[in-house]
Amino acid sequence: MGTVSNVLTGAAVVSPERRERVLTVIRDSGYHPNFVARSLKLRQTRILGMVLADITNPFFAQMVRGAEDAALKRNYVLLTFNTDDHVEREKHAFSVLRSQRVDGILLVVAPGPKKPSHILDMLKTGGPLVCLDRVPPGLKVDSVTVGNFAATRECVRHLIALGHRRIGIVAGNLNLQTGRERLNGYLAALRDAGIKVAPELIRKGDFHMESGYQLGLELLLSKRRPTALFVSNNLMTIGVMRALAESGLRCPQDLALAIFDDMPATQVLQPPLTAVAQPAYTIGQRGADLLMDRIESKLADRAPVTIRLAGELKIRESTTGSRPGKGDSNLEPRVLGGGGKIPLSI
Amino acid sequence: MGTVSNVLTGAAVVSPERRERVLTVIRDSGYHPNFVARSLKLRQTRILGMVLADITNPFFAQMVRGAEDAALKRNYVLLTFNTDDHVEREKHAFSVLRSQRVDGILLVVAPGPKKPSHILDMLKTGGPLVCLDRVPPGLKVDSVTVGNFAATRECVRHLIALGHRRIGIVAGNLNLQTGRERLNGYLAALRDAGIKVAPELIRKGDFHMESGYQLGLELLLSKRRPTALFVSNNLMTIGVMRALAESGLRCPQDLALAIFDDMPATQVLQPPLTAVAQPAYTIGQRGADLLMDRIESKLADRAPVTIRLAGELKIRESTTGSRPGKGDSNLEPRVLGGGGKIPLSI
DNA sequence: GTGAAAGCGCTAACAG
DNA sequence: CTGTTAGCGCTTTCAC
Repeated sequence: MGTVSNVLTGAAVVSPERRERVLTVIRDSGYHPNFVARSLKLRQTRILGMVLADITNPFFAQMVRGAEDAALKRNYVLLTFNTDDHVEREKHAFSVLRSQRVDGILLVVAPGPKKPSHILDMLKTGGPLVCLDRVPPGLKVDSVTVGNFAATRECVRHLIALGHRRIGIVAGNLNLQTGRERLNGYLAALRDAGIKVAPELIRKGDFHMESGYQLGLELLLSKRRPTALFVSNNLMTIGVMRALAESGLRCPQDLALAIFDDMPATQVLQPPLTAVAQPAYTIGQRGADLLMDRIESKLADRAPVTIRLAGELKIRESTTGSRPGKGDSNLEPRVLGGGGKIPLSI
Repeated sequence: MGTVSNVLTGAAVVSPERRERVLTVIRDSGYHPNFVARSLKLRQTRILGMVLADITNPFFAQMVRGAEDAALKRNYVLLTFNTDDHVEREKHAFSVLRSQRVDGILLVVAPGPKKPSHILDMLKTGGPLVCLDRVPPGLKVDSVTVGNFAATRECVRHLIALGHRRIGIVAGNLNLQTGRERLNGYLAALRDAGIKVAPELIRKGDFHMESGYQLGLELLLSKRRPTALFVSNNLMTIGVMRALAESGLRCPQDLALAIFDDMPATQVLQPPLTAVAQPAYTIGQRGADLLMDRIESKLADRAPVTIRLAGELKIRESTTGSRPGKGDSNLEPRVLGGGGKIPLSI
């Protein structure tokens, strides 16, 4: 009935008494408007697809939360898909999502071929798409990412400022933009300080726990081990911590540790870890808002919007707790935040 | 066109050449079948709603992952909703989900009124619903939960076996089944051992970080502080760890610590924490499968199915690293798993 | 203001 | 085996 629709959507004016009658009937008949029918008619589902690596990673979980909160505010809901960074699963997700006629997709792209057909298709047909955290190489897309390069460089500079010269890195998956940018930030910091890059201090991991453990162990047990170590993400950090415990080395006395990706737990580790905190929630939030703006074509045909958010360096005792052999002891590090009250207890 | 439908669904037989022709046209026209239309016709969306407290909590993230993997296998997708344990948001989620005509709902119920209308409605109208982790009090519903009582009792018994008599507990939200069951498990273990319950050692938290911190601090700084502490979930544990660091007390020398909810990080803490591990992934998986069975009415009208999964006690150094004053030193704890190789390094 | 009617893309039933 | 058609529940246009 047209009148009912008008009452619900407020599209046209309905007389008060009629309106009231409709409303009461709806209430006590337990009626729920059928969005499926509405979607079919309107060609608009108010569903946002979200395709990401793994919701089990706290970083992505935060992102999802940010996106969901933003979506809910504007009466959208979120349909999520985990790919574990497999392109095949990403393709499948896209296929399902497009069939479900989601209004747009938030994508944390998996590493894969240069020209991923499912993404190109989406773009070509004008399907709203916003990339989060990473951007597929060579594509012009709306995106919300973090300044990995700058944040890592700042973090490694902090280590250098403390007097470290032999600084190791457990790098992430270099097929991923984030992995590359963080490695480059590390290299830039060394270069700026005139420190020669030691290839044996650069270990290439895959952003997962096990590689952190293996590579961490290798580095820690090597003959000329580093005095400081940068780990490229949260999961690998857990692995490195395990390696550290097994090695019997102490942090920060034997090894300073700085990591990318702050987590609730890193503050309660002994010692608390110096970390680059990412605005994960904000990435999701801004990404979803950007996507919904596109969907509602508030952005008209504006060229791709790229938002870069800054990481924040949280300096804690894992780096400041001691100095390497001949370090300048009068060189006080800038303290940018966090961890002030917790005493060094190891 | 009917033929196209038949090709896609395989409902009727189509001649090979016609079939081929349809298939190629579909391929190179970038056609995606419209699930919205199909859903309207079939009154079936192949979407599962999932309403939970907070995906940012690793425990729930694992659950979601389990549910999604199970759903995908049977060609369903997951629409998630975070409630932060607010009934109002849960109600809203239900309303949206029912309007979206999801085929069923997986619910981690929020604490609330005895007779939650949205849930009763759902049940009354025969909407498939499976409760995960917790069951709304007094309702007969399909559910997948964990044996909180037994697991906690076993865990506290372990503390008692080590010689502890003054055992504190940071309890969770007692409006939640999980919070109550864990507290009861604690009480049962004490009672079985003939230990008098000391009210000042029982602190009631809310499952969040801050309450863990506050209550932990209170317990640790109290005059006659416990020699062992049981913390009722992962988030509060982080708070307790912070309190522990601030208090200057050492674990396990000054205080043995055992917690509910194992996390990747708890194994790399120094010392590694004794913890009850929950089969979070399995809860999601079994729950989703149960729900889909209901939807496809494979269960016909079988009475509510209640699945209880067991928690697993992982004994680590936070409890075994030392004994309380007059403990039996010949009383070796059963080691049920984990942590064997990591040396005590504090 | 209000009620009737067309049509969104699909499936299922049916006639050819 | 194939093509046509009704109808899922909604929104929107149009005549009243």
